[in-house]
Amino acid sequence: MQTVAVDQRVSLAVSTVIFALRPHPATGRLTLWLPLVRRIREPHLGLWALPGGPLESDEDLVASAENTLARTIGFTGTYLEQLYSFGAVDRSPEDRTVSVVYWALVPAGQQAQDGTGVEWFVADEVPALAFDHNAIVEYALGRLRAKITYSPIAQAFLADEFTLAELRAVHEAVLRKPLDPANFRRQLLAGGTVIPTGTCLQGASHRPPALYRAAAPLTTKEPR
Amino acid sequence: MQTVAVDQRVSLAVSTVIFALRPHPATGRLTLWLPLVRRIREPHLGLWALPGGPLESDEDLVASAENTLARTIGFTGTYLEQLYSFGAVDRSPEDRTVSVVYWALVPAGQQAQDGTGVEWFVADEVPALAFDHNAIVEYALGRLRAKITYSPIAQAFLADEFTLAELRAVHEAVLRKPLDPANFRRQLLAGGTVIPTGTCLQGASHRPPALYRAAAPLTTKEPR
DNA sequence: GCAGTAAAGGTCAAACTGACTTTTACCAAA
DNA sequence: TTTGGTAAAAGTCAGTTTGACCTTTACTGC
Repeated sequence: MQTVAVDQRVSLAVSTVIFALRPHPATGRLTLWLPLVRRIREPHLGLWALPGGPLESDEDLVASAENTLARTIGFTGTYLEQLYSFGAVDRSPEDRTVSVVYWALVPAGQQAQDGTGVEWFVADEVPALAFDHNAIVEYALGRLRAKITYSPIAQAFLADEFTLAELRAVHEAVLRKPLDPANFRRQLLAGGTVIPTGTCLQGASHRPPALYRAAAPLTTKEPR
Repeated sequence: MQTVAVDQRVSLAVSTVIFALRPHPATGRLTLWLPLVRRIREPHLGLWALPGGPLESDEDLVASAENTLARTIGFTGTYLEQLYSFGAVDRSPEDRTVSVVYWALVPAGQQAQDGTGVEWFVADEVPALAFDHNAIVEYALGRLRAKITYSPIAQAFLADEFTLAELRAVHEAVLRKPLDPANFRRQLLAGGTVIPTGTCLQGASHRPPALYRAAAPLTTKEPR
């Protein structure tokens, strides 16, 4: 004998971990930040949570993530990639929700127009979040730190044209350790992921650095 | 003015790409195979599709994949990892379904007890499948081939104890190219992912190969 | 006891890595 | 107009890793 809950359907949400680089408030060093939104309903009313929302039936998964991006920071077009789907039965205390989570990288040039209830936090110092969102942030951080070592995603944090020093600063900020400028240059140029524009950046009180741009657009290389 | 479909909810399914190694029917060489199930209802009635089913509301995502595993090959406990979630609006002609897809590796020792409607195909020669399942199989194959080069998952295709030649045969089958036995051995032992059992496999008409086992259980290292 | 075979264990040049030094091109202060 | 500071750019070098080999070892089957 067994009682079955009626209409106990699984609902589907799409959340997005949005990374940007800004100076750390204490040290001043470039650090990863991410925007969180204050929950305005139960469960976990008042807690901070990842931005996102239910998946609309006429909306692709990426489209949903992009809508979240627009609501949270005011624009889209950033690097966006699916992270993982979280679906433990007990991850939400009331309903059953599976969350497909994306992660996005915001270029330094873009000025975020924060949506209502949005606040930015240092990615490694987020407070206790709603649901399993702390674990999700951890997982996203791990993926970003792993992927930056073997893929050119660091470029997604920069504007169209950039110097090698800027790109190296991105790596250093994400990996939280200094990198040898000469070796970084050598390996990066050998990789062929950047091409020199031919121009140099003038104005600094030292030898002017050459400008580069991405050799190929940063596609997610994932299906659909 | 706009008409809105009523009760157009998104349903959630979990499918699994199950890989096993068997000899190729033509060449006899070890090759990747996967089981498919014949669809017994619309849409795509009669077409082959990945095994899976709707997510039950009291069931974790992995549990759902494991149930599929049990229904399809008769056992669980294999290596199992989430692949990707597919959610394009048009991927199913009628309803709106998001599929969370897992992939599993079946060890050579285990004899599959095929479920009803199940048939095995050479992974690189699957017929036209239902929905976007051909793209999913492609993606899973790419992931497997990429991951075997930097992680010890090849061991998941073998029994508890194995020789280096067996492990190399797995790599060669997955990557579809021969590997130098001496270099393979050197690099594998340097990686420290296997430990010698101390025993040797007797009976072959040549120098008896040493037996190894996994240095650590193959955990998925993913959240939840 | 000899032939065949694959395991196990080498060698070696080429490529790559991490740590470090030198040269270059600019600005700014003297 | 020189001089000093700075970071870019370019080079050095020992140590490690890689891919392509070759040699020795330990079995079985004839």
